[in-house]
This record gives sequence, C-alpha cells and structure tokens, in this order.
Amino acid sequence: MVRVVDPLVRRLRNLGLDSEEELRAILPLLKFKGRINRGEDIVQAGSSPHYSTVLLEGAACRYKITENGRRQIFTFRYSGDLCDFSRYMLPESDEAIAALSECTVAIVRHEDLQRAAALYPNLSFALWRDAMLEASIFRERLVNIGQRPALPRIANLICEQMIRLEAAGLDASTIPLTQVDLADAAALSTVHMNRTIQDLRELGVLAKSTRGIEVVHRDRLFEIAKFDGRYLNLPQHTMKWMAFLGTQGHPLLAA
Amino acid sequence: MVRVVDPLVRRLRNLGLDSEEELRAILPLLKFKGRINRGEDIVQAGSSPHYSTVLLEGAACRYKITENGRRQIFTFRYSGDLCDFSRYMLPESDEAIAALSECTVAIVRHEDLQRAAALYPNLSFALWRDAMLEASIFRERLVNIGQRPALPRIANLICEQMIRLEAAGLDASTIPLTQVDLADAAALSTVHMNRTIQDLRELGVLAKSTRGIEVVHRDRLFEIAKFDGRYLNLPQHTMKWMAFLGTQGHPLLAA
DNA sequence: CGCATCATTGAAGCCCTTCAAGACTTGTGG
DNA sequence: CCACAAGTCTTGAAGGGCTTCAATGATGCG
Repeated sequence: MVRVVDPLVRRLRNLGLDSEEELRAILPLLKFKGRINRGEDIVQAGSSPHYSTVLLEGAACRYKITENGRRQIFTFRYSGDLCDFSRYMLPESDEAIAALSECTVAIVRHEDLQRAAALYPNLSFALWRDAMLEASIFRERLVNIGQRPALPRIANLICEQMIRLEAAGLDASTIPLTQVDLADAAALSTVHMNRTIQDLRELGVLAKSTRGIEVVHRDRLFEIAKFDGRYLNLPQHTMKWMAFLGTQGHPLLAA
Repeated sequence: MVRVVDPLVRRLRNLGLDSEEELRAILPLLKFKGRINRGEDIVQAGSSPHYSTVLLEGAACRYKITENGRRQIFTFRYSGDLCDFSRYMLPESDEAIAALSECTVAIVRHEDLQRAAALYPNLSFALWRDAMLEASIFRERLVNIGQRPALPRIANLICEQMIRLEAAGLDASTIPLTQVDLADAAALSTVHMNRTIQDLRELGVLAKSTRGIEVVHRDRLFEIAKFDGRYLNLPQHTMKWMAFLGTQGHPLLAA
C-alpha cells in the first residue's frame, strides 16, 4: 500500500530521521491542507504564517519575481520536499513557492513543530541540514548560471532533477517541468531554451515530448554536463557524516 | 582601545549573541592562527579540519574553481566574519576561502565549540542564523547574475558590500576589492567589468582609484541599483525577529 | 630598477535576446 | 462533441551585450 506521506518519510530518513519512534511522533503533526493547481502559489511572498508547508505530491519551485517582472527560479521541489521550513527560523523570509503541477500539500503548525523539536533534537537537526542542502544547491546554481554556456548549463540542470527525483523514489525518466520552467531556472530565454533542447535531442539525449523533458540517454547527458553531484549530499554521503557526528557528539543531538 | 576581536564581537551581537556572559565564554575559545597574504587560501577545498576559522581582519571570499578553470566567487568576507562554520555541521563541505587582502585569522576547535554550544544554546542559534543569512545572499546573487545586465548588476554588488562593511563598522567609502574580484563575483569578464566601472565613473558614482572601488555618490549608486537590502537581514530586522522568538519560544533557545 | 599585479583599450565576433508569428496541445464551456 | 481560449512549443530574422584575444599603460613592491 502506497501512502501519500511515503515520499516525505523517505525524505526525512535521508535527512537523518531514521528512528520509527521519531517518525511516529512527527507525522501526526501534519494537517492536510489541500490541492493546488499549476501556476498558483503554495506559499506567498511576504506572508508570515504560523505554520510551514510540506509538498506531499507534485512539483513546485521556490522563486522570486524581480523588479523588471522576470521570474528567477532558485530550486525545484518534488513530492516529499519541505517547502518553507526556513520560515520556522526566519519568519519574515521573502520566499515564494509556486505549484508547477497539481500539488497536494500539508502544513505543520510551528508550535507543534517546536514541541516535537524539544523532544526529538534529531528533528531540529534534520531541518538545519535540509536548509544547508538547499544552500548547496544555490551555490551550484550560481556556478551553472554564472559560468556555463547554455548546453552544459541545461544538461546540468536536468541531471540534478534526475538525481533528486531518483533519490526521492520518483520516476525520473521524464522530468515534470516545462521549457518555460527550465528557462526561468537556467536564466535563459524560452526561445534559447527551446533551441538548446533541440540540440540535446539531436545529440540523442532527449526525446520529443510535450509537457515534460524525456531523457532517453542518461549516460550521454551526464557526460555532456560533466555532472558532479556531490553537492547534493546524497544518502551515501550522509552515512559518512552521521558517523562523524557519532564520534564527535553534537549539542543538538544531545537529549 | 580597539582590539582585533572587536569586529567579531560586533558580528556576534548582530547574530543575537548579546549577553556579556556568553561573549566572555566564547571569545577565549579563539586561537590565533596567523596572517595570510592576498591570493592564498585561508580554507582549502576538500579539507576536513577539526576546527573552523574566523576572519579577524582583512577581506576574503568564498569561491569555487569550475571545471573549465574559472573562479566563481559566492560571497565576500570581511573583518569579523565567520569563514567556514558550515564545516562544523557538514565536515565534507567543498568550500574554499581565499584571502583578498592581508588577513588575520583565528580558529575555534570544534570540540570547544560543541561544549560551548551545549552551555549556550544561543550560540548554536547564531551559527544557524549566520548560515541562513549566507543562503539569502546566494539567492540575491542568483537574481543579480541571472537577470540583471552589467551596470545594475555591478551597482547591486557594490551596494551590498557597502552595506555589509558599514554594518560591520568598517570604512565603506572604498571597497577593498579589485576589478578582477568583482568580475568573478558578478560572473563578468574583467574587460567588461572595467568598461562598466568606467560608465559608473562617468555617471559620477565612482572615482578613479587603484586597488579598490571608491564610491563618491552613494545615493546615485543605490538609485541605479534600485537596491533593496532586506535580504541582508540587518540588525533592525533582527530586532523584529528576536521579538518574535520571545513570544513564540524556541527549542534551541531553551536551556 | 625590474617584475608582478592591476587597469585599460581596440577590434572582431558569437552567444544569446528580443520581437513576431505560427503550430500544436490541452482543458473548458456551450 | 465541437469551438474557443490559454498554454506550450517552434521557427525565423535582426541585433546587441558581452567575450575573447592581444597588447599597452599604470602602480607598487622587493
């Protein structure tokens, strides 16, 4: 039986919350919020709610509209991802999250989170780690946009989405994003995005498909991108890192 | 009497560590490390030391060398800034920090930090906050590089440096960075950086000066940049935020 | 005084953008 | 079930912002 919270459970496990006890204590704090259509905001810029949001199903993005009306997408979010938990620490955050497909979302009230964090320090720690991971993605995006021409830039972006979808246990053969979405994330015009995607198709990497990027030659894509996914800190790295904490001990891990 | 740790104290206060008791407990953990010349690394990529570094005096940058040999600068660091405290949480971080002027640095051993963090939860909290602040700068840099043409892009970059230098109590009339440094941070060629700086001089905003960017018309610079510094979360914003925590309570603040 | 770093200038050209229009797909209401 | 609208994808043409290459002028330091 597949439950709607499974991707979230998987995500929390990847963040170091692996005990059944912790998960049983945390999951009931989730309150189902509803479904949201593509194009609508899941979290609005400037709002300061007393809760944070979890994306149970669907694809979304963290973005900002610039002063000249353009949209810069910082990161994508998929099933199981935390949307705006930085708001738990920094309530006046300017972050906005938009749905890129039909999304199912749930919320956690900050006061519940706070109580749980006091009981389970691993939780505070997982949230912190999640925030650091996002910062790592920001840095990679900076390198991508600042230094790489369109072809490797787009290839890198697609590689990241594949790896993250796979790590979340989702289908990664077709990335659920439009060319417009990718263009706003890569800081390229949609016209040039379209032409470069056609180049990737001629290279045998992508297939023609409407609504979504279909990858047909994964290895060649990674080769073009020269993709180095270490910045994503996947579970195998997490192991090393948990081992380190085990030897060192950590105030946030102490009961 | 001006001490070499004054900028650091100021920085810690801005991060919410305002009690004398906490500061008296934390400062002795600092061990003087030495002076480092421009061009040398303060923190090397890939290293996993058991300590973190503080920049007591000088200017530095967090950067990465890309696969094609270019340097992307993520953020600048000034007197009093924490260099690599993310290493405390994520030891395998790939961050590298280079000195951009002659720098004085000190270190804190992680085991000392850990003991202090257990006694003073405000410390954990300040470090977390510092990391979130850096992530906020990354996002702004993404908007800057992804969406703005050279002139406002460079203007924005300079504005940020002025504000941060002022917030640290340092002289902000001349930004202690070369055109090469700025170019690597703005993801522009040095040639184009030079030409755009000349444009800013013709606009009466900058003065001709070797080694350093001299700002002579601050207001006009901010106007050109349309600078909105809220992302820097300056002390006045911190106040609001501390007040929020006061009303809400927070597990990391509980003893 | 010579060397290294930094700043400057000119010329050529390409990557990418903008504008504009058309084809295709999807969803919705009559 | 069709028609229309909205969103997505595609294509062509023109142009400009920025890069690269290459060389020269400044500045400062040992």
